[in-house]
Amino acid sequence: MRRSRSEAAQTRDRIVSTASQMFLDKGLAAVGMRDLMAAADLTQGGFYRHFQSKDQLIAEASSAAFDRLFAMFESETADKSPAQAVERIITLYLGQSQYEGNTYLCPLAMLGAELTHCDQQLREVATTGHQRLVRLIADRLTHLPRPKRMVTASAIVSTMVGAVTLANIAPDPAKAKSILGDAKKLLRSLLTQ
Amino acid sequence: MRRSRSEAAQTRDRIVSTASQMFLDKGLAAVGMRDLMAAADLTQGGFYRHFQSKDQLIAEASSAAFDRLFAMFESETADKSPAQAVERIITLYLGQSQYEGNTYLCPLAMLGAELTHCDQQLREVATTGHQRLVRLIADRLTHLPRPKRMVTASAIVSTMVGAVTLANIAPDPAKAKSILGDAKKLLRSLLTQ
DNA sequence: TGTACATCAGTGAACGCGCGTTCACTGATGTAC
DNA sequence: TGTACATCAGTGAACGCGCGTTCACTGATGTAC
Repeated sequence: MRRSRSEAAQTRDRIVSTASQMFLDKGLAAVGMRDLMAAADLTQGGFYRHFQSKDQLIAEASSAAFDRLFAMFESETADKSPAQAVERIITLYLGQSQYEGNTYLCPLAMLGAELTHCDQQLREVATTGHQRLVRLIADRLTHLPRPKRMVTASAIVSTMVGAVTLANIAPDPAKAKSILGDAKKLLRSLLTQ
Repeated sequence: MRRSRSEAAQTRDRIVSTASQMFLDKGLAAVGMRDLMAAADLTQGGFYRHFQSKDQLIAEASSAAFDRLFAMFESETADKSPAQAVERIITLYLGQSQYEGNTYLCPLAMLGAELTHCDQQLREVATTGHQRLVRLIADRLTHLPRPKRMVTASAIVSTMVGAVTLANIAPDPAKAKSILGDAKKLLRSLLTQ
């Protein structure tokens, strides 16, 4: 049942995007190859025509998740002033796991400590994603003197990642919302001072 | 080879404290029962005389980690003013994984997203630990009006957890230090304004 | 206090299971002429 | 363009492995009298 080149490429993309969602939702370890391939309407064995290993897929899926996230940030802030753009990015980031089925999730917040114990390839993806996120924000902190921008952006990212992580752990949506709201209040004070 | 009651109690404590360290260092999934028991100078089978399951141990070990952390915070800040105490807690929290072999690690930062996909018992431990940490700090933000204290403390905790998580992911110690330093700068500005 | 027996902490082999991965196979696609 | 053959995307059973857990066993501790 060989497929045409374009069908095969589509299949590969489908595996990556399915994996991307599942890994971010459930964590890396909790997603098995059978579940994953079934979710992409395939069977286990076919996987290894496209990828060398689960670890390689994890790295690609995480990289794709970052790309999707940044593309969304770009399009959501295209017509905004720097200050408005930062505000919007913060709102979107903090709200990422508040409505179910959201496909714009950040590996840093959703995988967290799993990124500490992983192979080098994924770690590089995570590090690059982190740097991109810091820079995205730093570039828009135009009300601050240049040398302060990276420092402040780095702290903003830490706050956002921590808040989303803790909101995900929170047992009820109300508690989650208050954690995110508290973080947002702090971050807003940085933008208006 | 039955042991006396006190010996058995010591063994149980040894398992919990060994587990506590290993889980925080390597993550919950990466620590196997055989490794864990061997590290406590025991063999696998003996485990189930003391605990019902790995999950139960994880919950107890995490709870013990929080207790140890808070006891350390208390003793480190006993003779300090509220403002100095907050500053000290922030410094200790942010530095937790900077020197190797530190036994005062926070499950929120070290396990992160693993706490999102776990059983209810551990989730309760994590939630309680989070609340304790927020309150510990809120109680010492005496320069702020009462209603603002919980909100600010919550944001401080989010920043600390995010910064430690991201510092752990960072590929080199220099990058880690700068992430932590940037977070600290932001948090200090909250205390002196 | 001394004796006989029950209890149970700890051992280490074994169990069942699910994981990531491999492999023989199928048949449509791609290629050579 | 048509034919013969090689390629390979996808299937699903099977493999090996390590996991959490169980269990028969040992022998020192605890208990009853």
